[in-house]
Amino acid sequence: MTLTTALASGSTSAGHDSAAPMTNGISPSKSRSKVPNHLLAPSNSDVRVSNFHDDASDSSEEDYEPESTFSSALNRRSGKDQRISAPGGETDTSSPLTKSKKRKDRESLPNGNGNAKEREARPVKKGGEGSAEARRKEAERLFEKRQDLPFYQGRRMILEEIMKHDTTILLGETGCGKSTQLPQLLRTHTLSTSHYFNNHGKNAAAGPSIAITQPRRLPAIALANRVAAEMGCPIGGEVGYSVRFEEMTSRDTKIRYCTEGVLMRELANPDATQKVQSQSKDDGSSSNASTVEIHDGLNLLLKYDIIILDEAHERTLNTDFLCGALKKVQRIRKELAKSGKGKAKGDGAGKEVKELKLVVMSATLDPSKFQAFFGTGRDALLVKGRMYEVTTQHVANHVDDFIEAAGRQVINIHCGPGNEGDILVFMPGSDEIENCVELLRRVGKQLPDAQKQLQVLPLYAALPPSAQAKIFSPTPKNTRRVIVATNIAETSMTIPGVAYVVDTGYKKEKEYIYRTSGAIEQLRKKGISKAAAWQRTGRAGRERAGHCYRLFTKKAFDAMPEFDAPEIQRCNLSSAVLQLIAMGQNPFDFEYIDNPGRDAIAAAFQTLAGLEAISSPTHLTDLGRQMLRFPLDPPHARILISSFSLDCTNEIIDILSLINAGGTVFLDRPSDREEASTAKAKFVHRDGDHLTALNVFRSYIALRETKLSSSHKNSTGLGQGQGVVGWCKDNFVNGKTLVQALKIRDQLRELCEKAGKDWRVSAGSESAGVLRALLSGLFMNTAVIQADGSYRQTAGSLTVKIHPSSVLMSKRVPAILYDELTITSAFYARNVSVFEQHWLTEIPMFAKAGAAMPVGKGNL
DNA sequence: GAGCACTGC
Repeated sequence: MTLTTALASGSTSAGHDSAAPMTNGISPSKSRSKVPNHLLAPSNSDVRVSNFHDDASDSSEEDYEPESTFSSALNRRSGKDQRISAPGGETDTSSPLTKSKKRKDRESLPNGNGNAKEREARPVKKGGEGSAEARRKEAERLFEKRQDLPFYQGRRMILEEIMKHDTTILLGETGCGKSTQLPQLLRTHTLSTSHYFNNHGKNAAAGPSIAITQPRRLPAIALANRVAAEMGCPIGGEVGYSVRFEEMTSRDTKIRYCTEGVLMRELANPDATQKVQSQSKDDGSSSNASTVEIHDGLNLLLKYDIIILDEAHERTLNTDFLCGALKKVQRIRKELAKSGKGKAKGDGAGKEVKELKLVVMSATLDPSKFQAFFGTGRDALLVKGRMYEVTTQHVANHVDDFIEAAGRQVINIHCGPGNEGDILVFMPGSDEIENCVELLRRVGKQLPDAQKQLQVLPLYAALPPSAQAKIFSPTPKNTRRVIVATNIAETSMTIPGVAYVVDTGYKKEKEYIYRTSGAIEQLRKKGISKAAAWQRTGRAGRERAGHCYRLFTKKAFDAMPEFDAPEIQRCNLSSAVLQLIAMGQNPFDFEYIDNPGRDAIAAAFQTLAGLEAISSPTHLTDLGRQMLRFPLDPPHARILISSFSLDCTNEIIDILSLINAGGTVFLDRPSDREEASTAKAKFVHRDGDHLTALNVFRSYIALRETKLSSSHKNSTGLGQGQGVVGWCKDNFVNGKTLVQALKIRDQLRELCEKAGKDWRVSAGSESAGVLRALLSGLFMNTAVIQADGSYRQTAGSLTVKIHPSSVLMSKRVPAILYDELTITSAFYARNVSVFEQHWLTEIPMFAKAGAAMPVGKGNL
């Protein structure tokens, strides 16, 4: 079977200023292109690849570097090995990764944001006088660059393929232009409009309406901005985006970039449906709200003609659920369109149900999974990316101390003759990073004066933004930068200037151990997959030819799994399963690309049933329906809903916002732990960590408000925010967490208002209601004290300890509830609060279980 | 008395 069809090759033609090489003497004409042969064309498979040329393009074969065509790359064994000395020995291997590459256009980087897609963005503000003309000029300028993209060369072929088929799989590396160009192509090309002209009848000019999903917010926003600029329209007009906390669309929006989560919500959330209905109403094309058709609970997403799933290779939880759900939507719409029952119910304008086109876009990895799932029965389309050659090298012998080995390799590179460019080191976690940074800084100080200096920077998500921003500041003169990073540098952040990658081959990953008594979490250091190793390797070839030093042997590499397990197979499914049921789907019958397994689904059912969100595997309760309105995990949603009747919504929203802000409230560095605990003391609430965190949040908000209002009054603007930042620092409080919590709080308050609930209702200083509400969602995460002072699970039989970071540590309280149970040197409950044991009798699950309850057996 | 990868609604 043919797996891929090559469409366009990365042009390496000269004459494009911005593609000029860096100062390392490598000219574009020298950049070679190969593909990861082992991924695309296993040597024992009967892969046949045809090479198409776009007849609409002016380019002839001669415009390409000989090796930049896909077929020649495939046929070529990667033979040009390059010998490099390794820290541990003398091995060398050439890389099958190297791909064709011409350096990306260098756009200015206003905010120092590192995302590749962000970098391309140039927002065009909506409105503003004379802006239309400015936008047109900018669009013209950008058009020159668009023509130079590999995608542009193959556009006709791509369009024909997509128009001919229901579902198309399109492969392309970063920089090929697929994410920005495909939606525009589908909207503006004559083939496209004629296709939709036939279907639309009178409203042909409207063209197709397109949704394109991204796993992350920033790229969704950046791509929308970029495409708006390219089309010369204001953002939020014809091109817009929808991500959490930010809606930038209007009734005119035809190209809508969104996060996967937003589209999932749209498929499942009754509120999202409401929104669609009211939008349809607004545009005047329909006389009532029933243009949205819900088919057995499944929203058919009739407002979209084409849905593009971008970065599908990442296989996030939502990618997988969207693939399954959209395949079903597509089939239903096809049936409705064919049977002539295609009229959306009660639609006065007589709008027909049109078929849904799907495009699944992915990096150039094995597309067979998607092909098999969607039954495309034909080639995936391939657009060549742009990447400089990267050579790889493995160590000869297993490395024990990878931190030391990484440090040594960095110094070797740094002191090697003629080595230019920055170094990116991949480490599993922050601890290893800090150790490695410390080591390198120490060694860096001992470098001879004649040697270039080393600037060593850590990079991981928990770092404050100011520390992260350093990565994007200009490197000081006569200095080489070394960035020691987690997986954040693998996909989420693109670091400029990297020519060398040092890969330890490790990452950290959260694992869930499921028990009938709830999950135990473990963050474990694990080996990476081959795909991840290539992804890391590729980080060196974005601006120039590069090298990747792998601190694991070739043998170890060969033994790595090809890909990471998809997220659906390694995380809690309760939220996704609830959404699936809301879509009218039975999670056991649902079509999965990779099945998560009965146990994982059953565990989700158990959680949902315990929370009274479902009454059967297919039936949502009113409570479940209510829970779906909030962007919270089911247990948290349950807590919020309980707060309505317990009169403590104000407090609970704040607490849930903090829990969901994705960081710790208190900074916890081993270096200043003592000072920190002194500072923390003034916020401590005797009932536990939740209310302690609430105290911090309230103090922070109060201070913030006084700062804001005072700076407003004297209008100097001086010192605004400074006090807040200083306050966080003085109190060892994580400002990032609090800022994020504020956003979530606003959203939850708004959603409460929409649901007719008053978020202002406060329990005052009375904590019982708050604790009861917490218990209503966290009842599985509870433990009672035993005679020896240890705690024993109520739902299970484990002995758990209160984590030393808790304010309840070393306090002997009768019963505790907690957010999570982690296993390290012991079973540690984290984020802990007290509750009264007899409250458990009010929890339906325990009330039913009756005898299983330890209530009344309290020891104290 | 400890050890936190990364996203998203």
